[in-house]
This record gives sequence, C-alpha cells and structure tokens, in this order.
Amino acid sequence: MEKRVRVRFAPSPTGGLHMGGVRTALFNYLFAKKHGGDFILRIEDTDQNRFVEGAEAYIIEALKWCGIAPNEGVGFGDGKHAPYRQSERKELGIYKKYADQLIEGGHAYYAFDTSEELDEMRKRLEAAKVSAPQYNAVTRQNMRNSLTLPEDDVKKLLDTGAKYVIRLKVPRNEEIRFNDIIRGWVVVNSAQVDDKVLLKSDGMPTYHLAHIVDDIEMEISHAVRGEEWLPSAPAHILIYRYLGLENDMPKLAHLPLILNPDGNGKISKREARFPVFPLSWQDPREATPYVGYRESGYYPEAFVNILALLGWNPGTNEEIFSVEQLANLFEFERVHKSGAKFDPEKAKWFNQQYLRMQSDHELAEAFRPTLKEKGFEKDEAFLIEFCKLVKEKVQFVHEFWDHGKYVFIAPDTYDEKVMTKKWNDQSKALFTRVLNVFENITNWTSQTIHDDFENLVKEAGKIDMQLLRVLITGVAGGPQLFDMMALIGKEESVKRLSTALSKL
RNA sequence: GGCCCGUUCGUCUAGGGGUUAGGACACGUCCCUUUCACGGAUGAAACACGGGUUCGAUUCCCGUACGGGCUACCA
Repeated sequence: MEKRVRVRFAPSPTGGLHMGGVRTALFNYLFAKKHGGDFILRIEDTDQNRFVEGAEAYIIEALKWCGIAPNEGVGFGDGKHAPYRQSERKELGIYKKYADQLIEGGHAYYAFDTSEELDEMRKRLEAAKVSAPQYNAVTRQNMRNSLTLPEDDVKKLLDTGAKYVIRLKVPRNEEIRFNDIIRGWVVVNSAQVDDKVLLKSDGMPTYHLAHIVDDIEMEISHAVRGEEWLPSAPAHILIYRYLGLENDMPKLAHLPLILNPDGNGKISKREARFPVFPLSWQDPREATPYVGYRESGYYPEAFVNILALLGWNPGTNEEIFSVEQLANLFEFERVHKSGAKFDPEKAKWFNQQYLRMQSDHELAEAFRPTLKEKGFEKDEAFLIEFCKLVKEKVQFVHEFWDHGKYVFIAPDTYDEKVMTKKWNDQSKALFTRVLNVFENITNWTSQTIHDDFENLVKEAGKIDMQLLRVLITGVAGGPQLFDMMALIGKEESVKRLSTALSKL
C-alpha cells in the first residue's frame, strides 16, 4: 500500500530563506497539494553556533507571503509529531536513542579525537598525498575511538564524562545504490563515504542523523531537497539500512540548483543586482538589509510562478500559472536534472503579466499608498482612470508614479530633446492659438478636446502633438494625450500651457 | 586534487532515432499609435566536442571538454 504523502521543508535558521530555499519549499508544497498530503515545516536548529535570531520567524513569514504555507509544523500548528524543532526533540532524547541503537548493532562507534587531532590527521594525509583525506575505515584505525581503544579504556572515558562523538561505521568497500525520483539510479562506493559524525560532542545530532530520525518518526514519504545533498545520500542510505528502516525510508528527490544569472555558482545573497530574498532580510550580523521581492513590488503569485518554472515545466507552451494550477500539473518526473540560471529580466515580465490581471480598481487601491507618500490624495474615480491610462507602461505598481507623476505635478522643465528639435519661431504663436481653443471648451472631455483641436488643425495646419505633450506634461512620452488632459482637468491643463508659453 | 551530478538559441525551456529543432524573456525590423508603451507581424539566435551503435543520430552507448555540487563535531 502506498504511504500517505507527507513531505517536509526543513531549513536551518541560519539566515534569511533565499529563493532557492523557497523553490524547494514550493515543490514540496505542490507535491503535497497534488496528492492531498501533508506539508510540514521542521526547523533544523542543531547547530547552536550558526543560529541566527529572527531567521525562523522570517522563514514562516516568507512561506505565508508566498502562499505556500505548510499545514503542520513550527508556526503552522502542531500535529501529532510535535515538537518540530530539532533542538526541542533532542531534549526528548529522540536522537540519542537511535544513535545508541546503531552502536549496539555495531554500525557506529564512539570517537574521542579532539579537533586538533583531527586537524593533524588531515595534514598527515594531505602530506602523504592521499587523494581524499577523511575519517574512514582505514584512517580510523589510527585514531582514538571505541574501535581502537581497549574496552576498559572506552568505558572509563565514557564514565568520566570525556567528550566524544558518535560516528557511523562505514564499510571499507561496498557498493551503495539508491533510486532518486529525479535522477534515477545513483551508485557510489562506500570508500568515498566518510565515517560521518552522527552525534556531536554537545549531544546534538548532526543533520545526517537528525533528518533521518525525524523523517521516520514523522512518517515522511518523500524527502525533497537540494542537489547539494546528493553526495551525502549514500551515507543516509547506510543509516537507514543499519537502523533496519531501509524499506520504510522516504523516496529521495534531489532538486537541481538555482544558479546565478552570470553563470558561476548557486545563487547567493551577495549577488546584489537583483533580490534573492522573498522578503527584505536584515541579518543581525550585518549593517545593510537585503531587499526582498515583496518590497520590490513583486506579487507573490508572480514570484512563485517564476520559481516553479525554474527546473520544472508542464510541457506546454503556457507560462502563467496560479499555485492551484501548478499543484495540479506538478510532477517530479518533469523536474530537470540540471541547474537553472535565474533571469531577473524575465522575472519582471512575469510580474507585469500579473499586474495586468488586476482590475483598475485594484491597481488604484494598490497605488494609493505610494501616492500618499508623495503627498497627494485623489478620489477613487480619478485613480481608477489614472491607472487605466498608465498601466500599459508599468511592470510594478510603484512605477505608476515614475510614469505618471506629471499628472499630479506641473512640469518645471520641458524635455530638451523634443524642444530643441521641434520648438521654432512659429511655435509660440501657434500654441497660443491652441491655448485659446482650450480656454473656450466648456465641456472638457477627451472627445471635445480632440474635436476642437482637429478643427484648429484644419485652419492652422499641422500641429505637433509631441510638442503639445511636452508643454503640458514636460515629458516626451505617455498615454493618449487628450485622455491625460481630460484627467488633469481644464483649469490645470490651460494653466500649464499658458505657463509654458510665458516661459518660452 | 578526489568523488558525484549535469550539458538544446545569451537566458528559461519543448522535443526526441528520420522535425523547416517549437515556445517564452531579452534583442533587431515593420505595422498600429501625430509620442512612449501595449498589441500584432517578422528576423537573428541552439542540440559542447570526438568516437561508436544504426540505413539514419541532437536523441542511445563510451570517452573528452566544460559547468555545478560535495569533500566540517554546517546544514
């Protein structure tokens, strides 16, 4: 019988969750959603040295903003497997129990080596030109552990409270194979796997032990994680095996990485030319915050859409998908094996697509706070009309200001290029006639402005529209001019034109 | 260095033994627009290389190159 689908996103709270992490969470979410399963947030805080204040809260908020909230786990309600923080689970003795079981079975051992001794070993191996210096079946014979020390000494060390770690006893030469849902069969010889530390000297489990114990106890059906875990997967297989749980272990899926746009390496927060965090992140150890997608004006739906299409696609030509649609379509069989470079330009395009799906009313309300910040307040009808006219030009809501501020502020300069090219000796007289026509319009609408203007053109000959636009708005481009003038109003439009004429 | 994973236009990708190798972003041109944008049309642009297997390989196999990941009492 197939297990109920239960997947987890298991970040460590060592900083802000970046977009690569969000994508891992997203794929977990989509898979759970598709199969009517559970999506769990587990916090892997077993490294006390790397704990960062605020990181956990950030992760929770980021998942919420993205609309991919787990239905179980830290911040999302306890299920029957609480607690979901590994530091708290450690207090319950959960991990020690499994480590002891491994020791009893002869598949793990105590190691008493100090970090200095380990350093020495590595140096020695490097000097001897050993290609892969590691604590393994060969080198452990020269180290201080329960495999080399007399039994009495080990007992004494343990009884006197000597510091120790528990290491996995990896066989010297054994083929380990596992079937990854995304990559197919992967085969590694155990000679490449080191005797991983399972329990640290502070009593905390390492990732290797902790995630396995928790995945088993939490009945996880699929372990979906980044490709960076692929090299340690063989060790994980061994742990499951020695625990007698190989048949109960979750199916493995290693996701391809998201790479920097300019080629080198997985995406990093230092890449300052585009946001890497979903929400702005202030690292307590750093002075300047990292700007997030939310604060940059991205819709969460757009952000999630972009991420979903990095390393996966449904096989059609469509690109715009809601989270619900993504969940219906998603399958690991269509996830790529190779990493994808993130394209910030295309990300903007995605946002534009979502912006266009908004009604003029929604856009108006979204823009209102920005406008207020700039010191202007307008009624709803005005803002709706404004957004309707300007929206074709923007990718982000805040750009309504950049592309339409002249509606609210009369120009004090006039586009130089247009003026030098088009303003001449006859211009002033001509536009004075235009001004007279405008002054005499009683019913000020786009249509009447257009009609009366056309009548003047019939008498006076061609009048340059772009020049007129610059005189009224100051800038060379924008939405349909008469529409804009109708919005700006007769009084203001006339005033702007006469001001311009008096200045020039 | 060692091990592992990967490689279709600049980027995201579809496809897959016989195709004019398709779409999207970005870019060029044209149309629409008395502007810019939107929209429409159109163009340039890819199967990393070398060997096999095959009547035929971009597709399958093997090498090489290149890229990435890992190589901690970090995750």
